[in-house]
Amino acid sequence: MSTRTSAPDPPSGYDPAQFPAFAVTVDVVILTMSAGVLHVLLVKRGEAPFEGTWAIPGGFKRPAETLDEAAKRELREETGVDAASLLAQFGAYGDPGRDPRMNVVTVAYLAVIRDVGELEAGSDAIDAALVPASEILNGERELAFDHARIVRDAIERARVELEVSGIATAFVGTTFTMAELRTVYEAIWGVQLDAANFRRAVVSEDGWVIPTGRRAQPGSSGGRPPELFRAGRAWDHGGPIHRLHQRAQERKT
Amino acid sequence: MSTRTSAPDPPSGYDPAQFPAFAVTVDVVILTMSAGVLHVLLVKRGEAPFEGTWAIPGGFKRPAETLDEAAKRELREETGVDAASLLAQFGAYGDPGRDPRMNVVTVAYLAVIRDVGELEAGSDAIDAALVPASEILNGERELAFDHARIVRDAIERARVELEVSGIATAFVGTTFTMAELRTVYEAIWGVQLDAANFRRAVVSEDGWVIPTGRRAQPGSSGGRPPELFRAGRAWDHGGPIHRLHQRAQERKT
DNA sequence: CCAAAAGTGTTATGTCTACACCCATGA
DNA sequence: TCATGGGTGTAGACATAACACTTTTGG
Repeated sequence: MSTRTSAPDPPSGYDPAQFPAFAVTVDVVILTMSAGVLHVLLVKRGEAPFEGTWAIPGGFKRPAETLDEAAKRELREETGVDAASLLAQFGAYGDPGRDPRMNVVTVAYLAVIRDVGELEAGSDAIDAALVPASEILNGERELAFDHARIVRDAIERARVELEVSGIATAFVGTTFTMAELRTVYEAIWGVQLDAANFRRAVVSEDGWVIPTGRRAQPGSSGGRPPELFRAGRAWDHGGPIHRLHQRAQERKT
Repeated sequence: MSTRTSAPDPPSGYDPAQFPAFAVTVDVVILTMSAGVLHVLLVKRGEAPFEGTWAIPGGFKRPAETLDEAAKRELREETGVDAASLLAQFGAYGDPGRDPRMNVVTVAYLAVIRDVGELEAGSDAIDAALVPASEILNGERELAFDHARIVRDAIERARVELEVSGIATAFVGTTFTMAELRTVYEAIWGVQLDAANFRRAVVSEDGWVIPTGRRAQPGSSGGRPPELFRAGRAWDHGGPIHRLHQRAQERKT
């Protein structure tokens, strides 16, 4: 068959009959830490198909906006958060039949936020909630469309980003303790890390976390008050902590 | 505004007026090694817009095929290769105006092939050629649409894949020498690697390359005949060679 | 004073780098 | 036998993991 380039054939004008029309949507997997456990924000669909089923938030791309802008808009509409700590495209999904009614290609984004404000269901969603990521990973909770696969891919992406970029600080507040930051790695990788070695690895990597000089209150059970840090410049080529080998991975909690 | 999920609102049937229509295309960045240099396969456009400009091959997604199938089909139509050594989606591009005539969202794939057969221009391309990746990276060669950005992203992805997966063997033949494999890393990362340490790292990683027992002919200038290997199982979690640190990176050739 | 959590020191082990040296071939 | 490229050995630098020990708090 013929060689084609990414634009359609007609040399002038726009002829809709020349190519199949698709709806393009942007879906956002919103991750956050809550009580030391990774959670995903889901909405309950208020309309067919999959009425009453949980799904990840999303919506149509508008012709005048970029994909990134569409993702930012969806996130804002859903959570009120204006700028996520992280918002990264990680995949496109276009299997025939993924939407029973028409041809839909969706571009999926991973968003990480520090804290979800009020969860308010919008007009076509009847509920919104944070659910533990594990419920989706082990199939306990069914999702609409191919959203279970999309969430799995998003979490796998987060695992890689944790190793390769500064994503970890996106999960914690503007100031944080070493224990809080360590919890992010432990929850997402499902491993236990040595607190002493973790601290050294993070602090020694220059400019990655910045000590504030202040200290947090110890818990009610006592203990030395921990130092508070704030995020430094996010590095691009390799984070301070790398996925740990055999032994650490085996002794999962 | 309202919370939306990835499907359109109407509870029944399909109403094109309810959402903006997009053309969805699949573009493939085809990489191959030639004379120790990374090359990209380009086609010269035979029609407006960008007539006479070089572009990466691509075409419309069909409603009945998946995105992966569309990419496979485009690759086959372009190169005659039925199964690339590697074919991975790496991004979606949908900036308004990226195609001057209409709304096009393209899903981009990275393909790696061992050897390009006959380069034959198809019906709407007037020429096809392998060009060094460097010409695109440094802006020497202009590409149609936003294809320069797409190629840059593809190469960055290849750099990461090299570190994280078995992609390196995709560039070489079914049997290969250590020098050939090392050249892949050196060309894509732009570094020089110590042959002794490279060999050890690759061979010691169990099952990643398999010695065939045979040896290749030495070059015309003599030298000990090198062992021939074939690719083992591709690993998923971390390749044998990691991006080298300061010193190695600095002394680029 | 004791328990608990944070933070520091120390040591054994493993990995990576650089480079010296040996091997097998063509001319 | 010399030049050329392939393959092996090895010592020092560096990174990592494990865990003992000290610090600072609440009760």
